[in-house]
Order: sequence, then C-alpha cells, then structure tokens
Amino acid sequence: MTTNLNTFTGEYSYTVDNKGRVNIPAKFRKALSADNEEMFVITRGMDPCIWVYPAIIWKNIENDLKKLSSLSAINRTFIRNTVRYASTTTYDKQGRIQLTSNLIDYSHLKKKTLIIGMVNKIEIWNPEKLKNIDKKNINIDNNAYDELAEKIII
Amino acid sequence: MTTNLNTFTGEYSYTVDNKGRVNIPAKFRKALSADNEEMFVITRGMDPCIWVYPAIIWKNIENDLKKLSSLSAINRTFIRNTVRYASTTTYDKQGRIQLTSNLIDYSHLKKKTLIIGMVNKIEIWNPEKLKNIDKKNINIDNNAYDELAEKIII
DNA sequence: ATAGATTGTGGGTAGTTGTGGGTAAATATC
DNA sequence: GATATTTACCCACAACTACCCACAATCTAT
Repeated sequence: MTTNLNTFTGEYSYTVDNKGRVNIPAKFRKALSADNEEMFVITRGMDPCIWVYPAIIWKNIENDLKKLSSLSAINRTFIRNTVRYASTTTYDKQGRIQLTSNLIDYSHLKKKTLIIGMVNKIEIWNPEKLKNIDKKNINIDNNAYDELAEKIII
Repeated sequence: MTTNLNTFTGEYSYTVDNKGRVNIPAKFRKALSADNEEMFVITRGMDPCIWVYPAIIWKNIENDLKKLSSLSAINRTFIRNTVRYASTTTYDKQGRIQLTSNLIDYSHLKKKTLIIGMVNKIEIWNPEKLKNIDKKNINIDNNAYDELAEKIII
C-alpha cells in the first residue's frame, strides 16, 4: 500500500508503559520515508500535547528557523521555544519511542493516550485533555473556521 | 461502459460482516481510476454516516491541509477535525474494505447498510438512520434549496 | 436456456502488532 | 572507585489483522 509518505491521519489509542514508552502506530511507521532512518523528533505542541515529527520534516523546520533574524525579540523567543524541548528518538524493535519526563509532564500523560495523525506531524494526547479542548473549540471563532472550510472542500 | 472516473452514483444494499467488512459495489470499483491503486480513504461524514473517498481525491485534501501553519489555533483544530478519523484502506480480493470500529460506532452500523454514490465520494449508511434523516429533511428550508437551483441546472 | 464468469458473504490461518517485563551497558552518586 | 540508578536493547506472548480460500447467488453471452 503506497500512501503519501511522511503523512499521517487517523486516531489510535495506546498506553504509556511505566518506562515512559509509547507505540507509534504501525501505519505511521510504514508511512515514514526511508531517509528518516526510523527517527522522529519529539517536542512540545502548541496545545498541551506532544508533537512528533519525522526527522527530515523537522530538518526543514530548523532550516526555516535559521532564516529568521535574531535582531527581533519575537524571533528569538519563537526560536527558543520551538527548539528548546525538541529531542530526537528512534523507535525500538516493538515500534515504541521513549518519551522524556519533561514532555510527559507538559502533556499530562497518564496511562491512556490518543495518538492523532495531523498530516505532517503526529500528536500524542491525554484523552481527557483533548476532550476538554474539543469542548472549548465548539465556541471557536466560527467565521475563521468557515473561511477555511470554503477553501478546503472535503 | 464509460462513466466519469472517480464519480459515483446510485444506491446499493450490502451487509457488514462480523469482522467489520463491507463490499464496495462492483460499479464503484470499476469507476476508480488506476492511479488510486484500489485505495480508498474512509472517515466520518458530516451526517452520521461514513464517507469514502478515492485515495487521490483525498490526497488533494491532505495537500491543502499541509499549507496551513500550525501556529494558528484555528488551523490546528481544523486539521485535527478533518483528518482525525480518516484512514486509508485497499479493498481485498472480494472487493471489501475493512471499517474501523470507531466509524462503525459513529455511523451506528449494524448488519444492513446502504451505500450511496455522492458524485465525488461514497456514503455508507445504516438504512434506519438515513430514513430518519430523510424525514427531517422534508421540512428543509426551501429558500436554501432555491438558492442552489440557481447554481445547478438539473 | 445453458454454461461460464462475476459478485457477495462467510470463515480459517499465518503473520503482524501491542504490551509487558528482563538483562546488560551506561550514566550518575557518594 | 564502588555502588546505585537510569537507559538501551532483547525476548515473550496474547490479541489482532491481512490475506487466502470456499461457495452460493447473480449476471452475461451465446
């Protein structure tokens, strides 16, 4: 089956074991292009979740960051916050990555997790947290949302 | 027979077996263009049914989503809601696709299903559910219908 | 009308996947 | 420098999935 490489969709439930490991869904592993060498970069998401990037996609982000001038305070803050919590990991023979305690704390992960494909990256959520965010988003700015929906016809 | 490729019309009755598989009508399979490689993407519909896209049609949606920056909260929500329940499947030698339990629950599928061609995608319904929705829609806003009539000459 | 091909539905099996734990190397602590 | 703690790598096994075959019903062509 040849889906888009380095592209992830769908929602999966997994558990974090007591060593802080989570499974990367088999489908996601298969979607990784060979030049990633089974590597991901994990970091803080903008929402209270963990973002997981294929290594080569992350490389592109780093290159974009290099282009930002450090003269601007906003740029400096942005760069710092973006790369500060990022670390590279490969998955083990069972397809799991090791999370850092920092990221586990940040995303409030307990045992159960939801892993969500977000097209060019992967999100790891505490299911309860995501449910709360979903509720909040019901009252989201509808105009902006509708505008998107008109551009992208599903 | 030469119909439009990746275009689906008509209504068919099939059964979901106890492994969660449904047949894709032979006519629909024949309408799939070769570059789909016999792949579909299944996801939640806006109504309580399952939407089935030819893979290459879905690919366009993914590519559009990739252009959205995750710095914006609305973009993140939109991406998440759009791809969260989407998964890629190929049909087996008997022409069936495997549904996920998540989608079966969402669409309240039991044994009997109605599969409906919706031009650029396919809908899988619980026949009872669809009957209820049809009843509700009898009293649909006629103004909205008239508005459509100006756009589409049938 | 009949034979052959196609289509829809069911089930079996081998391989894959997810989860737990074990052991040795590496790092940290005193 | 010796010991404790963490990390990386390995194995085991139950549950699940993909793939295969069987067969009845339906359709197609001559």
